This record gives sequence, C-alpha cells and structure tokens, in this order.
Amino acid sequence: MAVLEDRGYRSTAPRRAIIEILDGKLDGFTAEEIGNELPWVGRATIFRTIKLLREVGIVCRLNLVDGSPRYSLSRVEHHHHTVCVMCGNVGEFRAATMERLMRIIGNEIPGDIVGHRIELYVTCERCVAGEEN
Amino acid sequence: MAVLEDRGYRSTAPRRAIIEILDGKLDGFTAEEIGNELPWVGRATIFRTIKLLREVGIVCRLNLVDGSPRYSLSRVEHHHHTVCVMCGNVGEFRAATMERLMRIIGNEIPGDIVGHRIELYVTCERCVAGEEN
DNA sequence: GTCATTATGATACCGCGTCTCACATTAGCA
DNA sequence: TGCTAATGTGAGACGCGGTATCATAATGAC
Repeated sequence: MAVLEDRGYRSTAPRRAIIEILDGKLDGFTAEEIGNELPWVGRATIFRTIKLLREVGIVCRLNLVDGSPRYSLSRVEHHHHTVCVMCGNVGEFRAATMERLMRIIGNEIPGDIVGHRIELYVTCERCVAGEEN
Repeated sequence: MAVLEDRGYRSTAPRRAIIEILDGKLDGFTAEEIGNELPWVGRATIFRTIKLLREVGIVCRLNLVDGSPRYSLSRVEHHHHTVCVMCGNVGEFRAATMERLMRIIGNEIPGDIVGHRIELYVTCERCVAGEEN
C-alpha cells in the first residue's frame, strides 16, 4: 500500500483489500479470482487496481501457453516467469546469463532492443508428482 | 497450401486467398488486416484458418508490448521474434545460444521446461531513422 | 454426377479489459 | 470537527479478439 501512497494515490478500502489478498498469492492470480474473493469490490476497480500496480511495477502480466492472461506479484527486481502448463502456477527466476545474452543478441539483430518478454513453460514438481497416481 | 493438403485439409478459395496474402506479409499481420483485404471471407473463417496454420506450425501468434496480438509467418524452423514497439513490425531471429541457455536454466529451476516464449521489443531501423526528422 | 464429408458465413456469444457517469471517499485545511 | 476539491468507486455499456452454433455450400473420391 505504501507503494501507492508514495506516488500520491489514495489509500482506499478496495485497494487495501486487493493488495492484502495479493500478498498471499504466491503463484499468480487472475482478475476473476480476486473478484470472487472480494465480491463487494466492483469489477472495474479490480482491473483498475491491477493496472495501477502494474504501472508501479509490483505486478506483472503474463500469458499462459494458450495465451490467457495471468498476473503475478513481483518479488525480485528484474526477473522472468515460469508458468506451469498443467496448473498455471507461476514462478519467478533471475538469470543474469539471460541479460548478458540479450546484449549479445542486440548486436546481431537490426534495431535497438528496448525490452523483452520471456516466459518458460514448465510442468511443475507438484503436477509431475500428481501424474504418477 | 500444400502444407494443409498434406494433412488432409481441403483446398478452398478462402484458404488459398488467405495464404496468398500472408506470403506478402513480411512483418506480421492481424486478423483484422486480412479481413479488410478479403471482405468476401467471413470473420470466423479468417480466425479458423489462422488457427489451422498455427497448428500446422507455419504461423505464430505473438504479443505486442501492450499485449495486443499479432501473427507472423514462420520462415525458419525454430526462432524467436523481435517486435518494433513503434510500428509493430515483426522480425525473426534464431539464437542457438538461447537454446543452450534454456537447458542451463532448466537445471536451475524446479520442474521440467516444456516450452518457452521469447519476444524482444525493439525500435526498428526504419522507425529510428524516421525519428530524426 | 452423386454423395458423404468438410468448410463456410452469419450471428450469437464469451472473456478480458476499458469507458462513462453519477455518486461516494479521501485527505488537506480551516 | 466540518468543508471542499480532488480522487476513487460501482454499475453497466462498450470494444476487441476469438469461439460455438447451425443451416447452407463447396469439395473431392468414387
């Protein structure tokens, strides 16, 4: 919440509630999920708040394999995501090697790299374990 | 078109028209764009055909920085995309280093990597040149 | 040419997200 | 504490990308 107040945004009940829920969501969430947990908050407000948190940089939007959207709370500074293709759970990882590689590739292709999106699709440990039953 | 026939799909006028248009689209396209160029083809058919071509592996779906979708004809086997943040044009590049890196990262994170999505956002040469005016 | 199979177009529908607009809350200040 | 401008909110309409339905049309194997 401090993150928003520091930028001049108001501390309101919906915003506080959403942020509190997010803290518990360790592996991604959807707007719909939040709506279900906070039925007293309007749909528009949920999207507005997610958008705000994305602009502030503490929430990321990523895509599942099928292209459907999912959000994730950012814990480390610069990172990428792993998304389980079976359960949709999201993980984060940092890879300095990746950044270095980006710079190398930057020299090989025309134009200037201004950003990138990297998503690794995985089958997570939980799902792999569950399959054996 | 042969790609589709080889898999048992029929050669129809809409499919032929769409594929022909795609051949000229060197830097990505949207479903809407095709619809404008082929007003006699139904919207559903355009989406169906794009989907088919994706399944066959000769069209990729990618996201612009803002998340909006764009398609691109695949020319090389395994590749990734560069997307210009200014004009939306799409390029392809291969990076063996990237694949090697994937394997390394695979050992560092929990779960098995089954796929990945990598998009590089760039400002393309054309746009950079244009800016200087 | 016949006919089963497959594809098509129109249209309704869905999911995700944004816009609008009247109303409610907030925070700053007396 | 009470006022007020600024900001945020909820309901609902709307937009866009894409899919489902279903009656009709085209395809291609014989």
